[in-house]
Amino acid sequence: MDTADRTPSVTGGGRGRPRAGARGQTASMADVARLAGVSSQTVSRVSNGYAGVTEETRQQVLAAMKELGYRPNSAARALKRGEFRTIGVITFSLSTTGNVRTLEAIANSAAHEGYAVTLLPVAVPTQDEVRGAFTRLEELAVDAVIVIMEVHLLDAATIALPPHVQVVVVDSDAGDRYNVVDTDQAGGSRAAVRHLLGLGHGTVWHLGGPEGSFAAQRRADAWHAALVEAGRTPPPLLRGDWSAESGYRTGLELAAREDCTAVFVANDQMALGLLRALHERGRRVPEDVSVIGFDDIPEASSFLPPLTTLHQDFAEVGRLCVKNVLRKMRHEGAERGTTLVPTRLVVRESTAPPPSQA
Amino acid sequence: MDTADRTPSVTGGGRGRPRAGARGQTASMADVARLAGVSSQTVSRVSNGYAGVTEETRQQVLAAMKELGYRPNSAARALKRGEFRTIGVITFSLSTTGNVRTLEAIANSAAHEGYAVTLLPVAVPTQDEVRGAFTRLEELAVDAVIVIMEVHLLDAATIALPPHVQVVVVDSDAGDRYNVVDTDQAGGSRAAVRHLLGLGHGTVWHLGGPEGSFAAQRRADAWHAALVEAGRTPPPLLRGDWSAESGYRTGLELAAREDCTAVFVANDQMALGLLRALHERGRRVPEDVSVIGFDDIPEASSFLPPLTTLHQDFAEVGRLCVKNVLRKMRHEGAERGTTLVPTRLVVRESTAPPPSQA
DNA sequence: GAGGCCCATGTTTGCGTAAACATCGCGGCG
DNA sequence: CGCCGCGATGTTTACGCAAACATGGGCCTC
Repeated sequence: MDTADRTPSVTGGGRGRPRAGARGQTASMADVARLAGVSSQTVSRVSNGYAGVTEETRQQVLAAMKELGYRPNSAARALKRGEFRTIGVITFSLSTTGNVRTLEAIANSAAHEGYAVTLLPVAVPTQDEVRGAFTRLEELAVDAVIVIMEVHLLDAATIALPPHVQVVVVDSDAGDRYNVVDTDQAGGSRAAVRHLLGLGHGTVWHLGGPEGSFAAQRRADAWHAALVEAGRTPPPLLRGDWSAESGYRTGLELAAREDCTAVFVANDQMALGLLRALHERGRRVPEDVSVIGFDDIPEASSFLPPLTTLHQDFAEVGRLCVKNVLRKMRHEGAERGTTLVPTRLVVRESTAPPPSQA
Repeated sequence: MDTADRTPSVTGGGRGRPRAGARGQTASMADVARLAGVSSQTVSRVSNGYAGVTEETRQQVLAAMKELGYRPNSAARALKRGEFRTIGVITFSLSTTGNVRTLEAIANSAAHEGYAVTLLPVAVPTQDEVRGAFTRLEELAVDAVIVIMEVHLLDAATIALPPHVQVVVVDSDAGDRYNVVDTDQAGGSRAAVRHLLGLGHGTVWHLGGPEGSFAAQRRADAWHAALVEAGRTPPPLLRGDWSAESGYRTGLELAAREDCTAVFVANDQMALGLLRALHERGRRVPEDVSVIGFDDIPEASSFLPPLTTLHQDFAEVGRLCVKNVLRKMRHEGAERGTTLVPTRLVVRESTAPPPSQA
């Protein structure tokens, strides 16, 4: 009778509850409970799939939920449980294939694990901007963060991160301080150089990425090492900014050098530009010059000629990021260290033996 | 005295508060309030920048916040305020340039407005998948949703959406039921056709996108209409799936037709494949065949030859999406209707007058 | 047949915040 | 000189959910 007495005045529909912030009414557990004739705790149990609820009761509750269009309120749930089931992804621009593909893989993996992904774009990759993003992130509802970005930009910002937010990094060499997941840049570059040397080229030129990029650095280093290891003389390192345009500019220079018969380009976009430059200058690919890229973007097979390149398994990178960050959250180890995802050489039509100089 | 009595046992530091869900301690308002010697409400006022707090008190509170590393708990805040300050973006794959660029613009605009963006990837564009995404979304902490996707896939799912969640759609013709923001597909296509006719071509072929796509449909319709309007006979419509590979396949067919001197391709990727096919078959671009694309992806200027195409202003589309959805949330109108963002013709080297057939 | 035990369910409580309301003290004005 | 008003601050309460604890009834065991 206590219940009967309280029902109408405290929680009853008659009151026309105020509902401060939100516009649209949303049924709460209490509403469902009342309709189903059970306690709100029982509704909670059904909602969370706990055992110990009679099938009959469960059906009643489910029916009531359906009738009222009940949706659990995630804010309340997060408040109570102390976790948001959300992963933040902080990245500098979505203009590079790699970042996008990785992000997509992360989002898919996270969804699969029941986590949502909140995106934090950083317009300009300066420390200030990154710090700004992290500041926003702190106030945000995330349990963990994945950083797709060279980590040195993040160092100053890290201080501000709440201590319990776990971080996993892509594209960095900070394996000693963070948990890093990355493509095996070095292995891929070695494979590229060996492929070209194996075709008979005397040496291999390299068009690398921009200075700040860890991936670019790593690819350039491995290229250099592979040549030295094979007893060849590495030509001077050329640099682009990942864009097709920069590949074109470099290609114009390179086309003028008769002694250049093989180029390893640090990504497919630049390779595209390079192909255009070579074509314009009358240097045939692969007859006069062999070109190999990195990434294996979907368009690579439609380049002129179809591009030999190193396939990156972005999906795997994303998957591992999520896996690692969740493991860290659950304190199952893997606090630091680097996980490498292997690449795969895809041979198409842009590489061939060098022109016979006999 | 009641207060004095309760303080040590209820909120005092001595107890070592349990902190159920979360790992890392986070200072709460109460902690800050105690340290600063004020009430938690005053902390709230400082935290939210309300007037009516003495500068002196404010400084004390700020100092206490800093010392404790206080971060407002967004779950509690969301629960109290009834809003999450988060926008959900649901999209089918991030593999097309347009989607990615739009997403990026949305994220930037949202960040600018103080909103976070939660990503909801849909692996396969089936109704079931979309409905699944929406179900996840419902339980998610979002105030509004932007759908980057043909809307008919979403129809069945909409029912499940909580009524107060606003929706804005990209790439759809559902302007009568939703608020739609989109590139002016028709205007762009007309510009493409007119550009080619203006160069002297008798008619223009069209390689369109896949059946399900509204953008593809719209571009094809406008292409057809522009030709009819100019008194030309439209050739049969060809279809690809947006991929360079499909452009290549179509290109092989088209290369065999002597009467084809101009092709309007519905996106740049397919144009890339088409260029390769024409090249392989010895049809020169633009001397023998003119090709015009759509999108103006960054690589388009590095195609062989650099591609004439229609520039889409994705940044503007994203900005408008956010603007509209926020306006809807604030009930400032704009419930329905379509907003079109104009395109811009970028003339490069893939278009020229037709070969003289005299 | 009585005691205990366990299963299904109900009740209480508090997560951190902020709106609403309460209080308190001080200055100005009649 | 007393009262009013207002500005600064404190107190209470509820947001929706779920852990912890409470209850109560049926069944098993000896």
